[in-house]
Amino acid sequence: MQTADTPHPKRVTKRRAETRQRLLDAAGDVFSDEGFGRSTVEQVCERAGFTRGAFYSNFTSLDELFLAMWEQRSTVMLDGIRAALADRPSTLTLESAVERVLAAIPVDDAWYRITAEFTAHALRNPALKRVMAAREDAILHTILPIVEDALTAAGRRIADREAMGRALVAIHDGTSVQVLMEPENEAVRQARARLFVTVVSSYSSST
Amino acid sequence: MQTADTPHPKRVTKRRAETRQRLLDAAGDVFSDEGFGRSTVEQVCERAGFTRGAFYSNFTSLDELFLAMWEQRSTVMLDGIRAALADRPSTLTLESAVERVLAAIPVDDAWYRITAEFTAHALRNPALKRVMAAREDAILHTILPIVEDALTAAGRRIADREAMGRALVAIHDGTSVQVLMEPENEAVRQARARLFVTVVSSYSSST
DNA sequence: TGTACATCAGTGAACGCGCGTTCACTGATGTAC
DNA sequence: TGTACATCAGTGAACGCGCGTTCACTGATGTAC
Repeated sequence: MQTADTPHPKRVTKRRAETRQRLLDAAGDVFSDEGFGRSTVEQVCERAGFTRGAFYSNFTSLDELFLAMWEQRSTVMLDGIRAALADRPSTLTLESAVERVLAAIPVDDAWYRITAEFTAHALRNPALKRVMAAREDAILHTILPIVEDALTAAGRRIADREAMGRALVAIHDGTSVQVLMEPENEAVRQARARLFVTVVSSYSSST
Repeated sequence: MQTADTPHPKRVTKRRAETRQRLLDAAGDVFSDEGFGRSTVEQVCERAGFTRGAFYSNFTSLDELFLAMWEQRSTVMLDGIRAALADRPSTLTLESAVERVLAAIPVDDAWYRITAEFTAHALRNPALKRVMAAREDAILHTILPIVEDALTAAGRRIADREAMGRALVAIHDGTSVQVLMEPENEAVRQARARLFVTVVSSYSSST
């Protein structure tokens, strides 16, 4: 149905889509460099190579741009995880399954900074909370199958999917900071992997 | 030694200390409400009941105030944990030890928002990284003894203190967000406690 | 395919506000006697 | 203890810049024939 809010279907789309995308890309860069709070419309536009008018022609506020950018980047990340986990050996040891999953989930400095601020922002805004929760669920449902397959191959099964999922997400979040705080420290990365294996084992039992 | 940088020992101290404190308190409130990045000198001063001149008489920048406020609040929090854990039964089950520790560490919405932004900020600033790492260590060394006592009473001991410490901090950070995102969901809190117990068990062995 | 036309997307100038930063001043606070 | 004085802490006005937001305009893009 054509509502009053969108009276005309847009004619020109290609140029507009490109502009929007350049603004989204620039926003990610600026927000991770300066912090969302310290970023300005002017900075984003300058980085994207537009004047400020272009911004207002595409978005109504920095908040809206922040949300759009976050959704797009986290979707891309999720697709990357899916692709990385799509073709896999039918049987894997628990250790190698965890290794594959961890390799598929990038621990990225810039992205972590953006996520941290987005989380703080979401804690002030119920709608954003729901958006984040939904995304977290999607990531979990992408990761659980490979872990479950490896467990099955090892003759084990998950006792409580929800509890284990929650635990894995918490561990991912918590250990990511540690890895980023000491990027050169290989022990931290290994501790991370070991913790995953430990928890997956503890939350499953032999059949 | 009296250096050239501090030519006169300060005479008036009481009034100044109070002003400084009111600015620190106001900073915490404003930063958690608005986000550090969106906060202004003007907002902090208004909340504290001073004009902006008072700010510049006490601090040189919002960044400096942010650090001072964070250090003070996290020190207070650490002292609180110490006090809460000081008088305890000589023997506790592992479950009740974890329960005591979790009760002593407040999971506070406002403080979490501040910490999230401080972390993002620290990832851009090596000096702040060190400050955070040191604080994390201090918290850990306050908590480990009670856990260790409980383990000893249960005839177990920690295999790798550093690994277990790291794991506990990661779990605390990761599960805090979950608790704050769904504050009414009691299952989340319980999952948190259970995860702690699981990990403490896994990182220790019977003697 | 080419041309004339309609519509849209981004430009760039303009306006004004909020805020950072400074500084001469005044009232508060401590010190000396 | 009281008074005179020195120094300091916070005031409030002033200045200017950076930025958010708007809008008439122009060149780009799609459409009709």
